[in-house]
Amino acid sequence: MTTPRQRYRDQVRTEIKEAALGQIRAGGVAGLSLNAIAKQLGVSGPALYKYYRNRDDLLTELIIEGYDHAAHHLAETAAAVETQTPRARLHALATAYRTWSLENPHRFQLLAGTPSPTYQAPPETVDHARGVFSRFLPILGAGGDWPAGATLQEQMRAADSPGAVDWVERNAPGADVPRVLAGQVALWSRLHGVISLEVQGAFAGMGHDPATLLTLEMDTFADMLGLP
Amino acid sequence: MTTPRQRYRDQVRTEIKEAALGQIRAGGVAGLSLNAIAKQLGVSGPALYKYYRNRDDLLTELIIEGYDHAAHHLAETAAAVETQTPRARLHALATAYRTWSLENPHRFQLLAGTPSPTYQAPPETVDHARGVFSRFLPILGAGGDWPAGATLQEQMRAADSPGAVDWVERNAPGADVPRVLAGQVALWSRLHGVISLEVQGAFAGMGHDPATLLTLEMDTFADMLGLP
DNA sequence: TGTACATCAGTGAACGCGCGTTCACTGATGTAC
DNA sequence: TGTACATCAGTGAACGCGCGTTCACTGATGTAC
Repeated sequence: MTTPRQRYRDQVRTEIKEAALGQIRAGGVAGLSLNAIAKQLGVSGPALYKYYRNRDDLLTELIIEGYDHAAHHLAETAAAVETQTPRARLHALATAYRTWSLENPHRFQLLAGTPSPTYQAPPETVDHARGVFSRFLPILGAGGDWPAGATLQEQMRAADSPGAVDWVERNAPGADVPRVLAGQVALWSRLHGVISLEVQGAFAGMGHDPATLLTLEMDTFADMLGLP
Repeated sequence: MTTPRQRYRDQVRTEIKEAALGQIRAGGVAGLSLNAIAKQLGVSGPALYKYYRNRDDLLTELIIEGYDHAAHHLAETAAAVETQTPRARLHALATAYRTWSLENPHRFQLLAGTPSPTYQAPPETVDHARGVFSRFLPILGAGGDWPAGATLQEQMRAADSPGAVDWVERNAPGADVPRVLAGQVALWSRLHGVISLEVQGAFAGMGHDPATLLTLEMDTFADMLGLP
């Protein structure tokens, strides 16, 4: 079905993206330069414009693939612990997210940081961003009372973020939607707090093991939600 | 004591820093350009080299002043709530930190983000960074048992981060040092999780009030530490 | 109070560099008859 | 199987821009006697 030409195009696009990720690894998102990528591939600068409309287009594809890459990693972990308790699955997924972030710091920075002041993420990235957290949703639906989260759940019930309800119902069928959304945002901030600081190197020389901190944070989070 | 020439120097340095912060506000840290600052001040580019050795020197001073600016804001809040319970003080300080971050997003990005791939923060910034959290330390020393944090405290006892013990003893005299250090790192990650996501605009369109989330996170944090 | 000298803020030219992007083109690869 | 044509990857030159930093200099401000 795919013509040789198309196959070639796809391969070059892949090479471009690999070179781009290497550059981001070395010099941050700001260090991403089309000319430098071209040089690395042994090709003239303008040649890249046959594959990407401009720099931002390339960035967008990298970001989307970054989300999907993380989502895939989490999906594998989720499948492996399917039969365990919600609490155990939460720990497993949180650890998997941390591991992925440490092994792919350049990708993490691309997703978690402000990529660049002029760059505006296009709307189609939202679904991919959600994909990273999809596997957590069934866990957040489990569990008993969550009195402390009442206000947050109330706000989630009142808001209707486009597509959010669908997203929850697809990934955590039968669960209480506001509860899951409130849990998701709280979980996101906890994970982001621990992992982004570690990836940035902010914990260097503080003397603790970030994995211990993450376990502590997830355990108290599970307590808060009343997860079995 | 200060000569007119010195006063003039100080004033120009201040103007340079103000222009620099304005640029960071507009275009991120990557958008900080000495030439652009010079143009804004109506002066030639090389003139700035009479005031700062180079771009990184200017960045370092901005970062240090950023830490001090936040620390000062928190110190004012701490003074105003001195007589209240540890839990109430925790909420007040957390809110003050959030408010400062939202009102000074450019400064926050300077401190919390990776400023630039080539930039290396010099060691003298560490003390200033600690200053931001100094007012939290007495709060972390209060309270009862904290069984869940045993492992983290154990690690803090084993490590000796240079200057950390002094820092705690100066700001929370008589407190259990490992407990305070373990609490500090956990608190930091919680605050950073909520506030950095909000400042970056990541919460846009999710339907919740970030202040509610912060309150929830601080309340459960106080529970965890057994704060009265 | 006046003069000689030192300090130092600021200038303009220059260096070497890299950036994203456009444009008209060449030449190889693939397609249709 | 061979020929005519279309597609399209890649080139080199060019545009206009901005960057950090150095250097030798001018001219105003301050200091010492």
